[in-house]
Amino acid sequence: MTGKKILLVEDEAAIREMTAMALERAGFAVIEAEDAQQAERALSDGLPDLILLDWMLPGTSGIELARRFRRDEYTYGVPIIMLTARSEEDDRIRGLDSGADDYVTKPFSPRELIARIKAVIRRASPEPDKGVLDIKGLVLDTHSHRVSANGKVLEMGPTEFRLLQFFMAHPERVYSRSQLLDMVWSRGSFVEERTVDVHIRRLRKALESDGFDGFIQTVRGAGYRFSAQV
Amino acid sequence: MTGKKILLVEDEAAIREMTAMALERAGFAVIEAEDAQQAERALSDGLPDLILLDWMLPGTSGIELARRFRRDEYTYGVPIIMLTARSEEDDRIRGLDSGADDYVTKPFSPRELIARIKAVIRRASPEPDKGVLDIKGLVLDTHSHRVSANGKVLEMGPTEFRLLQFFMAHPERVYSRSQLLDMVWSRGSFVEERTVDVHIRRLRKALESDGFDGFIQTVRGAGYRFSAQV
DNA sequence: GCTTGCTGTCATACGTATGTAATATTCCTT
DNA sequence: AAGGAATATTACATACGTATGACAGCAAGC
Repeated sequence: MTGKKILLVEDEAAIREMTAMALERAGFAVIEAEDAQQAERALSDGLPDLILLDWMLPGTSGIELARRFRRDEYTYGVPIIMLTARSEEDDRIRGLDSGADDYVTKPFSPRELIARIKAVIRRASPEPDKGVLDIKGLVLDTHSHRVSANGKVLEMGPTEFRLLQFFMAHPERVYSRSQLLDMVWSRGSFVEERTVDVHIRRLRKALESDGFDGFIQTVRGAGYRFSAQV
Repeated sequence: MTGKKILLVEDEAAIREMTAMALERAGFAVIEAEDAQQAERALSDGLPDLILLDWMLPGTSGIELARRFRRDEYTYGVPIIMLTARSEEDDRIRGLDSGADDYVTKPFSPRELIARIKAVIRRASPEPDKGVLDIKGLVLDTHSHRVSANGKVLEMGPTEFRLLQFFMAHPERVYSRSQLLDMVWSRGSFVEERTVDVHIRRLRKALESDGFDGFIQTVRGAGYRFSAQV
C-alpha cells in the first residue's frame, strides 16, 4: 500500500507543506502543485495513484479541474479527493458531481486524511501501468496513448483504447461482458451489457484492416478473449 | 449465478414488495425485513449472499446497521448495497465509509439494481480458480476457456465444455444422467435424461479426432465416467 | 451558432447451440 | 439365437446469443 504516488494541488503553502509532510511520513510519494498549470505539468510526468485537490484554487478552480481530469481519457481513472473548507461544505454535492471520489473538510487530521486516501486507493486499485504492450506487432503505448499495427497508427475511440489496453494486459483469458464493464468502464455509470458487443465491434473494425481483429475472440456463452493464438 | 439469497431491508412496504418481486423474477431468493430487528433475526437463520439496505430506516438507521454488520465477525464478509433517495446522494461517501460495497439511488430500474447486485456478488465470491486441467495431453483451461489435445485446439459447444470440465474435475467416477443434469445444467431447467446421451455424443465427436473420445466411457445401467485408463 | 466525434441503446439479421423425437445399434438375459 | 432394454446416432425445429448498422444525445472544438 505504501509507495503510492499522490499529486497534491493546494495553493496555500502552509497547508500544502504540512499535508505533504504528513503524507510522506505515511509512506506516500508526494508531488506538489500550486495551481492547475503546475498540476497538469506534473501529470505529464506520469499518472499518480491519487489526486488531492483543493476546492479553492486561483485561476482554474478545483472543481473545474476535477471535471477536466474526469473527462480526459488520460487521467480518467485516477481517483480524486477534494479538500474543502468547512464553510464550503454545502458545495460538496457539486464536488461529488464533478467526479470526486471523496472529500475531506479542512482542517483535517492527518490520520483521517490518510485513512480516506487508503480507502479510496484500495477501492480504485488502478491497473499497474505496463507502459508499452507489444503483442505480435500490435503495439499499445499507454504513455503516448497510441496504438499501432506493424508501425502503422490505428485510430480508435477512448473506450476502444481502454478496452484494448485491458485485453492486452490480460491476454488468453475470457472475460464476461459484466466483468469487462467492471474493469473498463469502471466507476459509477450503468450501461447495458449489450453495449460491450458494440464496442467490441468498433475495436475489431479498428483492427481489421491489419488483420489483428482475429485477436478479439468471441467465446459463446462466456464473453470475449484476447488471444494472439489462432 | 441464480439461486443467491438476498436480504432486503426496507421499511416502505410498497417499495419492498416491488423490489422483492423484481429480484425473485431474476432468480434470487429474497428474505424481507422491515427494520433492523427483523433483519438481525433473519440473519440468524443463515447468511445471505448479499444485503440490500435502505438508507432511512425507523429506529436503527441503515448506515448504522451497515456499520454493525461490518464489525460483526459473523456478517463481516457479506456484501452490502445501500438504497438511497436522490436527495440523500451527498451522503454517499458516508455510506461507502460505513462499509457498503455499492449504492443505488431511488428510484432505480430493476435492471440496474440486478446488474449491480450481480457485479457485487461476483466480486465478493470469485470463481474458484480451477486453473488448468491436464490429463494425459488433454488440456482444459478454464481461464482462456479452451480445450486442446496435444496442443491442437478443439472446438465444442458451451454445454460440451461444461460437461468436459466437470468430468475432468471428477475423473474415475460414474455419474448418472440425473446427476450430470444437476451438475452441468443450470438448476431448474427441465431436460430429458436422454438429452445427456446426445451431448455425450457431441463431446465424443469433438474429442475423437485425437483419440481422446475413449476417455468418455459408458457404464451401462449406471451412467458415464471420465477415465484416462483403458 | 455549427460541425465533428464518441457513446450508449435499439432493431434486425444471422448463425449456432440445444433439446427432443425418430431410428439404429449394441448389449444383456434367457 | 431371440427378445427386450439400454445406449448411440441422426435429423430437425426452435431458442438463444452474437453481430451489425442506424440513430439520438452529448460534449468539444471551431
